[in-house]
Amino acid sequence: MDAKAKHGKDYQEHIDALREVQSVAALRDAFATSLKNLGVSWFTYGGLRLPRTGRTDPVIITTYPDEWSRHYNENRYYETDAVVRSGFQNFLPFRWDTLPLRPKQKRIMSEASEFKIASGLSVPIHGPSGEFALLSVASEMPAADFERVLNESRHHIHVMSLYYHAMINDMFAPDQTVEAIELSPREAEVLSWTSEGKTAWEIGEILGISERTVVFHIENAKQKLGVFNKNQAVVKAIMLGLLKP
Amino acid sequence: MDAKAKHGKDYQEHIDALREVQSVAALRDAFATSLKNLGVSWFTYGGLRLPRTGRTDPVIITTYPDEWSRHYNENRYYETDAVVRSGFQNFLPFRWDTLPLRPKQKRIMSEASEFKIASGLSVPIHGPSGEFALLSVASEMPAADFERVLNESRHHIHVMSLYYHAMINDMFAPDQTVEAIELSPREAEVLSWTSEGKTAWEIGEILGISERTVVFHIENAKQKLGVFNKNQAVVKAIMLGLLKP
DNA sequence: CCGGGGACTGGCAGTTCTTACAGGCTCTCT
DNA sequence: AGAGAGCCTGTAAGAACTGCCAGTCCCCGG
Repeated sequence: MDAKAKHGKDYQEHIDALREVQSVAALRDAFATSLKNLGVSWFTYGGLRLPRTGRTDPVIITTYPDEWSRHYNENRYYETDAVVRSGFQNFLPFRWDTLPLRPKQKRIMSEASEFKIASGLSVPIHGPSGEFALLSVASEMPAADFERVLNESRHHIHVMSLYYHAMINDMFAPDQTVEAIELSPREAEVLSWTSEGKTAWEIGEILGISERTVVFHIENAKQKLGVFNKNQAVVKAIMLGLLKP
Repeated sequence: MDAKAKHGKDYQEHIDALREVQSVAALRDAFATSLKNLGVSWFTYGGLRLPRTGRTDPVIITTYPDEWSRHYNENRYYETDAVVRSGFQNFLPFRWDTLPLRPKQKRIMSEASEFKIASGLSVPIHGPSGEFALLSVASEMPAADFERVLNESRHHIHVMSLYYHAMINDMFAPDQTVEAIELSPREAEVLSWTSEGKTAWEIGEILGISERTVVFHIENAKQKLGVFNKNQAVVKAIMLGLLKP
């Protein structure tokens, strides 16, 4: 009873605590402490695609043993790691022991366990504009024990991870002077068809306007989006969530 | 004390209950019931872009008064509604009363309140491949009271919404026989540059290969992706998360 | 050792884009 | 009523893309 009540209370408070932290390092510590209370030893946050921050390289924050992190990076395991690949495609958090592994991936997992990293849960984080991050928590517990921890705390970890990501993303996206780009309905429509591979002439037929007018709208969209050709315009519009197919 | 414990228990159980439901209608009722327990009157789920299901039209599930739903759809309010637009760009759940409103949007809100829809929280749901849905919960309470409800249940509603979406998405995506498309490193590289608006010639310069070879890789990628031109190839590759810029 | 696949290169006809120029029509908000 | 925004249309030349032909080199697994 008491434990449940404490748990319920922690739930809100831990997240509220996260939201008040000011620095990346403090955020890391606060998160690690919360996880320790739940019985989880380590976590790793990988912000792999954070368009709002304008970075192309990933943001990695980890509490794993240094030696393992180094080994992992030196061997570019992130290119192969089943956890990362699953994160890209999944929506809900997943336990590592539920993943199907190819030989190379199995090897990575067993190397990890030499560093006592035995069980884990990863939270895929997808945001607008193709934003993507992955927050993994890991423990030295055997799978069965870890599962018991998760039954108690899975959703807690899930929500905390989402807020953690939001905080990191805000911290790395300095001046939010991103004045909202708005496409006119026609522009959005034309770009949307373009994204499906239609030519200007075809779109003209579809919308009952001349090819020339289609080109005109695309030009305007390119202007607004600040790009130099159709491809880029379509990609950027999608990234900004401006198209509705 | 007792309330807290009950709340903590509900938290897990409500979600587990959701996950066992078999039909869309039952899911709707289960979710509505959970929300009623929290003091929330209505909810609306809009699956606006569900690529896994192969649908282009949105999936809308609502418990709003029929009359309001009809009015909303007939007037295409979803094109203007501040809630929908914010959902596209936001990552975390947001209260409606925190949104900046333009005149038209203000009008929609006040029309809604004539149907007693006074306060609301919307949970943006972004998934892999540009998947997007929005789950809004609403109440007839004034803003201050509703905020109190949220302080207690915000995260609960958040997580439930994510699982709700996952369930809906699974139900509408029949047989997951989507054989994984894999691009060769070179193909991914070339498409990635293309998505940034580079021409084939420019990419050739960047990679130190001939323009012709760039075109060759793009052709192969188009084959693998089953599309007819560059635009479509880039868009599809992004949607499938095959590019890493 | 041979087949298959990936990376690479060339040419050429036809299609589509890009980017100039120039103009008109209809809304809404002030 | 006028300003601004959105929408619509035309011509034209050069750049870029598409689709189909052809071929070499290298590595990996059977």
